[in-house]
Amino acid sequence: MARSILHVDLDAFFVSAEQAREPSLRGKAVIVGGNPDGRGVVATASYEARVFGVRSGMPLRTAKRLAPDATFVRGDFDLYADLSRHFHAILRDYSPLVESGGLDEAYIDVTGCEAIVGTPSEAAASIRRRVRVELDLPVSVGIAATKVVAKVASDRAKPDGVCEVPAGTEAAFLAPLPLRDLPLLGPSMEARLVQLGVTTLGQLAALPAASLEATFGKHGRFAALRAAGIDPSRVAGGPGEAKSMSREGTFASDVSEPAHLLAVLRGFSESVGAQLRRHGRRARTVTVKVRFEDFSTVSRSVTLDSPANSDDALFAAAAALFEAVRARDHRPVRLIGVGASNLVPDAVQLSLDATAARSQDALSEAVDRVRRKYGRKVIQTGRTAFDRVTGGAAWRHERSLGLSSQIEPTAHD
DNA sequence: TCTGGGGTCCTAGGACCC
DNA sequence: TCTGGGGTCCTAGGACCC
Repeated sequence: MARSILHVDLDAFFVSAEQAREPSLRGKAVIVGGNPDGRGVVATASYEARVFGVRSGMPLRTAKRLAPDATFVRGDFDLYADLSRHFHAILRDYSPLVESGGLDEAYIDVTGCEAIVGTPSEAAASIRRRVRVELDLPVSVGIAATKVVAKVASDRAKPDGVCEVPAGTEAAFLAPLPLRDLPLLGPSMEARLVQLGVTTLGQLAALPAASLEATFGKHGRFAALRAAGIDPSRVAGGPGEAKSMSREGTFASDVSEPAHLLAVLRGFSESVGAQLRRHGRRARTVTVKVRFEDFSTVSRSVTLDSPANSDDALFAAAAALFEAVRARDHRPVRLIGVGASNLVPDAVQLSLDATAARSQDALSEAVDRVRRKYGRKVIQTGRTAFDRVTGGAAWRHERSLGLSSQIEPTAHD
């Protein structure tokens, strides 16, 4: 029997949240992002701003040129997180099978829930009513037998509408649509398909699976199936454990001073460490990411035998990796970041001494590993930098520079 | 007008082991 | 001497999502 899946998606979420708080913004060109004269991008644009060509992900400076009279809002992520929690709580009243797709969207499997929530389209209407009344937010819903079709349908329903695709009509519904309407089909695959003369989902679905797999790997085969509306993936229940945690930041202007860069790395290491400890996790792998002035980006990572979540161990690894990058490339840095992956559960809390010893082990091992990979000399500078940044008062100055005035975090809905 | 931040998943080559 | 074959882990990068 066909399943009944709803994809529920808040319209222009960040903008709608700002309009709910400040009704005078309704009906206007509103752009949520960071500083319009800085290096940020558009997080969300109102439909009125989209008329000028403004899109999510576009540099804010471009958006300002296209829509100089738009209202630019920096964004209030605590507000968005609160609204998102309430939104998800409403959805869980309709089925236990709610899979979040971020702050502003989720799949709900309402198969077999009819006695309680009515038909899928009645459930959609009820959800839309509640979100409107309780949160003052517009929301669109796609209804279909598979996740991929429900998601495409919710896009077609926008703004503030419902689109139901009856079981059996999926392929016909998708066939005329452009390639990019299919989730997971991005600019890269689109460009290669266009070269083959394929521009619609119907054409993609008609390609032989074997040749697609030869050209695109297993991605290709799945894309063709999805283009026909075939998607065996289920709506997953819970949120699931995070697989990685990271912090990164783009400088307002490029930075060359090693002390400054290391101070920022230190701050990010502490932030990632705090997040790991809060979740009761340790990281086996630490990664440093560096973006240069020309936007070229490199990453370096180490995997440890003794997983780490102390600020010092994470920073020791990060500093050593960073020095390994910098030993070969001294160009000014645009972005720097620290990541933790390969996460494992934190062990039971031992005595303070044992914990300290273990953290010291992770620290030494991180440095040893990188030394073996990249050479002794590199790590000695890493050590020196580590001592300098950890020890003195100088780093605090650098750190405040890096984190509060130079780097401006933003987010995307 | 240059191009954010936080994630997930996949690939391909090399190391290493049996 | 010219060379196996499979399995697993690690690393770096890339595509894609919101």
